[in-house]
Amino acid sequence: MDNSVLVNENFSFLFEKDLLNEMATVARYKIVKKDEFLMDIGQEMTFMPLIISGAIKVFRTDNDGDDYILYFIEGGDTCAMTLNCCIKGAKSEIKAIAETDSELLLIPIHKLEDWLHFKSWRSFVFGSYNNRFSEMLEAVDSLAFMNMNARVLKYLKDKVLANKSEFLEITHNTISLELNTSRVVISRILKKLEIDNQIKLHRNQIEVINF
DNA sequence: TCATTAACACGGG
DNA sequence: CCCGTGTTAATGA
Repeated sequence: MDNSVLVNENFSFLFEKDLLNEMATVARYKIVKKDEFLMDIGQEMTFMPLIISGAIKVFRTDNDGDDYILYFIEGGDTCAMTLNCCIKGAKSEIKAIAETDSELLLIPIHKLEDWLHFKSWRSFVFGSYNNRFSEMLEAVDSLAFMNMNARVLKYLKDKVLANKSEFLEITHNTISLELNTSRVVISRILKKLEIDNQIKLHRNQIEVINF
């Protein structure tokens, strides 16, 4: 599909015309499949991703190499760490994996600064930074203050939002890896949630009820 | 008390 | 048979 059509169809409600035109000339359209790596720790950022459709999950890796999920990024948004890295010219401190098949618009990283004279771009960048900051705080709260029970429930609800579906194709083991705990714990908590009528368990699938 | 690890049984594909 | 799931027992933080 033509770039300018793509940009206009998806972002005309966000950005002014001049910016949309510039975007069309430099953006690259990319499709990623579920579970595809977008970014790994230490990798240099060369672009910022604008998400047209789908969702991306973002992980932090600790010193032992264990991953913790931070948040999901959904359509019409971008990743805060890209904004950070652009300014510092640094390398990625996070890991990003496609949660679902997704369509992205890749913007060369230096454009982030070049476009700051556009009012709509400033709003978008700062707004997105704000969103990511809130979600980061939630992630900190989740790790520091919530018990595993609440963390699992938050994880499931965030995942429902990211996937736009109450039917989550996932195994207990995968959840335990993303939350960095053991499968025994996840199985027990999920069973309890099922008894409390919050979810229904199936093989390779969890249905979230009353969302 | 609650998480982890290992171990085992059950069942569906 | 292999894998996901449910559960228990032992151990530790």
